[in-house]
Amino acid sequence: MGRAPCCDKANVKRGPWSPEEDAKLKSYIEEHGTGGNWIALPQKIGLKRCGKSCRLRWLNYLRPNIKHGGFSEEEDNIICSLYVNIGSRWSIIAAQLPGRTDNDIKNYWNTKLKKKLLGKQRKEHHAQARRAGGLKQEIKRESEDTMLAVGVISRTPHWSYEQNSWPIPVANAYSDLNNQTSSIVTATMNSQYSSFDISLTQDQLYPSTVNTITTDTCHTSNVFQGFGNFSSDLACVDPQHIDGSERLFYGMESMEIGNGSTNTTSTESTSWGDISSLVSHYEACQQRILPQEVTFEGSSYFAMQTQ
DNA sequence: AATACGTCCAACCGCTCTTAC
DNA sequence: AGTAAGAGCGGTTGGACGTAT
Repeated sequence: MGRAPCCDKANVKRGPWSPEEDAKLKSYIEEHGTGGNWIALPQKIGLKRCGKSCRLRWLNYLRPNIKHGGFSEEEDNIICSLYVNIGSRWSIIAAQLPGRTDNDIKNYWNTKLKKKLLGKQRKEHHAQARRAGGLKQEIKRESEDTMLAVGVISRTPHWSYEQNSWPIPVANAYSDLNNQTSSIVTATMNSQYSSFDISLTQDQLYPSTVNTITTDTCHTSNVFQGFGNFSSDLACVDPQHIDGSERLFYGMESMEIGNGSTNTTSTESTSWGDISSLVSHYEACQQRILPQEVTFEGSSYFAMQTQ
């Protein structure tokens, strides 16, 4: 048995809001607030609308200081950066952009930003393929692009996944470019606001990208070819390979990682603020990265998608 | 001018989460 | 602890509008 509907669907008006309805809702909420009960609100003010519809109308349109359209380059970057880190958590992303609603951002992403990103990425693919002297990486562009936009597609990792030890994605992993033989790789967890680096060995970092997202803020896009020549925007850390990784990813503010075999460098100690806790909470608790194997032309790939 | 097609975005739907009892 | 109801969220849809043919 399903749950009872929130309103009598037959007796509520649907579709676009009229200026009169807007005015009624706006003036009532400005005067009395929502009363903490959206379901009862339309009846109070004599609107033949579902409470959920009123809530949506207020939050997405009538609420003060709402901005519509005209996303700036900076906002684009924030959205891209957060999307790469936390996926389609529009409400979290919207919280970082004052005056923007989750619905607006979601629409903007789906209609414009995604295409913009894929366009840039495609150019990068072509350039890359030319450099590599082959077309192998042009394969199945359309379907791959979708996965790539979401995050990561990767070669089969060199460790096996065990239950509850799915890799944690990090942004920006790179070896010392002046030392191509270095076995130490620096991985950066970053956001628009701050970042910190951790040094990792090959066993700890899962170099993930075949092709990575390319934006103004995430501009590296390399095929992984070995640690001596490694640079990637997105990689994954095997939590079991980092001592104290729970502290790193569950409680970002401490920035302390156990000694073990991992050297730790912290460039940021306490200023992660809301976004970091949201992101880290999301990474650690909400989102398990489930690698899905994709086989193509005899090569095994793992597409990292969120559930 | 008519039609087809593509884009955009407000609104809806159905699900999960949270809270109150 | 269990349950019901409201709130919140992300995905999807439908229609208005613009552009191409």
